[in-house]
Amino acid sequence: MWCNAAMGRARTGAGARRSRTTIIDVAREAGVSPATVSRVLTGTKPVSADLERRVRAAVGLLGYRPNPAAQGLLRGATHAVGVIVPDLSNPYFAEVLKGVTNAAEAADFRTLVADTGEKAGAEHGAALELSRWTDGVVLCSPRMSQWELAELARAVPRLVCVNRLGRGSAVPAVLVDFEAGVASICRHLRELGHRRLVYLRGPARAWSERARQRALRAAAGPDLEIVQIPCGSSSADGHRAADAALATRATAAMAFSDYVALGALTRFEELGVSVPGDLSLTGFDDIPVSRLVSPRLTTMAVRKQELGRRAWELFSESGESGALDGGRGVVTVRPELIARGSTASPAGVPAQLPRTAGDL
Amino acid sequence: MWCNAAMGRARTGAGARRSRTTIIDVAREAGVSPATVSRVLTGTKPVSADLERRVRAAVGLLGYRPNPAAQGLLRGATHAVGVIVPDLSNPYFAEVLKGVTNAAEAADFRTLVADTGEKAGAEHGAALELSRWTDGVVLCSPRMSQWELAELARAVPRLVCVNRLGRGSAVPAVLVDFEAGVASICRHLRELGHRRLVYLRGPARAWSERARQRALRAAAGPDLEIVQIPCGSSSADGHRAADAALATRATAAMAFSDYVALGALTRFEELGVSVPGDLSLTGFDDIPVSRLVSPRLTTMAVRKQELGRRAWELFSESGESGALDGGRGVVTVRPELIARGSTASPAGVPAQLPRTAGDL
DNA sequence: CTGTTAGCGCATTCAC
DNA sequence: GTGAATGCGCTAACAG
Repeated sequence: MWCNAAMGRARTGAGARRSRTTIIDVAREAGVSPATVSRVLTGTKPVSADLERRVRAAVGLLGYRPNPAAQGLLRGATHAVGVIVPDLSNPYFAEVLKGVTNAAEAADFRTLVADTGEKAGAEHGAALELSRWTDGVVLCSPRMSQWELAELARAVPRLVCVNRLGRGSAVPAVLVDFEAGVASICRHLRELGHRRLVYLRGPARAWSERARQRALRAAAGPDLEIVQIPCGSSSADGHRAADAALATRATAAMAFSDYVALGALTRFEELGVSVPGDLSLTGFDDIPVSRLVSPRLTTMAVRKQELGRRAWELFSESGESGALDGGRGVVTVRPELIARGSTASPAGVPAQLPRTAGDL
Repeated sequence: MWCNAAMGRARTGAGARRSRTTIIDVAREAGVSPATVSRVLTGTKPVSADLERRVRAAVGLLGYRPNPAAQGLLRGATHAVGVIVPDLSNPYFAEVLKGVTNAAEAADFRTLVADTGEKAGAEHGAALELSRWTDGVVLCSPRMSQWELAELARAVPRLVCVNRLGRGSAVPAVLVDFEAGVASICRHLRELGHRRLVYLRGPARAWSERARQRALRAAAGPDLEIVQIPCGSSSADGHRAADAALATRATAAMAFSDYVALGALTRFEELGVSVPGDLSLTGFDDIPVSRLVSPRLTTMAVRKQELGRRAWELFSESGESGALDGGRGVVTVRPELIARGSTASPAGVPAQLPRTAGDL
């Protein structure tokens, strides 16, 4: 009887390594070579039924599962994908992450997450760090500069963006069609009879804010006046901006996001302003709580898990041999208008307005 | 001039490995041995100032960062921690995760996440899988059986629970003091003058639900009658249970969680039941939106990031050499009552009731 | 079909 | 102080 396999590996002092069972232990137990164990587990080469049974028995007995670090080292790929999010507590990003995770899991990939805490300055470093552990990185709504993004694309083997378009689409991206979404909201409000709209702006640096601006320029016209006030992306921002929104004497307010709308809604309630009686209000994203407030929020539903799933698909494709700088894809996901209780016709306008022909 | 380092490593066919720069490339660039590069980077042994400069220059030039998989293989530790959550879209778990991540990051540990999609059956497998990649796992509100948990504790080198107590506290755990929390709510409602309370039960299998039951038994008495109705843990569950809660003719409803309370609140609004006029309502957890609904929800604030941070601390301690089965810790975090607008004295009771001496 | 050999990238012994 | 050699756990290329 020989010494226990773990003995030879024992280390003294701190950090004493826990002796996990290795492929060699299994091979010894089954009375075969390590290579045979590997073949059974990976299924790369045929193995006789007898040996296969013995190996599987030994694996079950010892509870062996291969060390992915060693596998990765050998294969030069980790079978893991990194995801960078600005804030995990935001259900929007949590859902996107979920979409990536589920899709990746189906392809037997692990997911690593980094939360940058809304700090744009932390994104570049986090992505670089995560890329050491993974085969590539998915960036959610990155706020970094185009320059940093371009540099990152060079340093990270596989890079995909969500809600951000790299210059010259050098980086595969999955985008929400914000322009169509904003246009939908504008049309909805105009059909209700609104003629003066106040927009609560998001962060100026955000790519999605710039997309909204394009849509607003297109939607503004003689029958829809659009005024803008600076705001932000949090509910606290919305709460703060609510008074200014009221001061514009618009009959409808369009918030950058559901969060902003929720914050504004709270302020309106404090002020005794009735929504939608005195003022209609819209959000964007359709986060779960938008259905739980009163009135329920009219918003654009974004299929967030689909964003994640699409990001995974782009990531996955970008690994294919042929795709070397070839098919840099950009995928667009259209949001959908969910008209709920926070929008109605302004005072003095009949509830149902005849649709204008050639409407948007 | 010798051939490029990458040439020798080129693979043909699919999965062609991307040639990341290795320590050997750096060593060659700096004109030193790989060992010297390693010494500079890890700082384990002194290196002459001149060589150190050359190494750092080469590292910067090549953008070299060591491969963690290789490091982990050698050290027998990955410097990564796994976190299993039932549902990432739930801000509660997202916050806990954030707490772990932030604390781990400070110790130079990566975080890997698995979302089990609320499926109790998936937890065990997910934890096992994650433990291959990490030095251990943090389990958030696991629903698995005690038996599975005990088995997991044997299979995973370092295991920590959040909101779950292993049998005989075989597993280090950080817990919310639900009993104190429920007691606080009961006292609050009793002081307001409520004498009949309906509790919307959480999932029967949940450890935290059993803790609440203990507290309810202690709080019930001649001056506080407590009736219970089955409900669940989601806002949809709360919405569904609202009618039954009303039917009990209680003057106050205590929900398992904020989510449940929010769902019930929505239903009450639909029914024209005034909160807190007709019925007081309380939640638990203090998720962000509880401040955004109307009326704002009275609830118990749980410091979720602290839960995560404490979990990390336990995880960290459990790695220390001396702690082998020694200091299995259990940490308790007390929630705090946040009295907001959803609770008031019942109809017919003066708003301010004299405090009963010896109150709870 | 199966076992033996080599090496993925790195840190850590040993020699010098 | 520094460089050469060793091996972490695993699989792909060889030999048998």
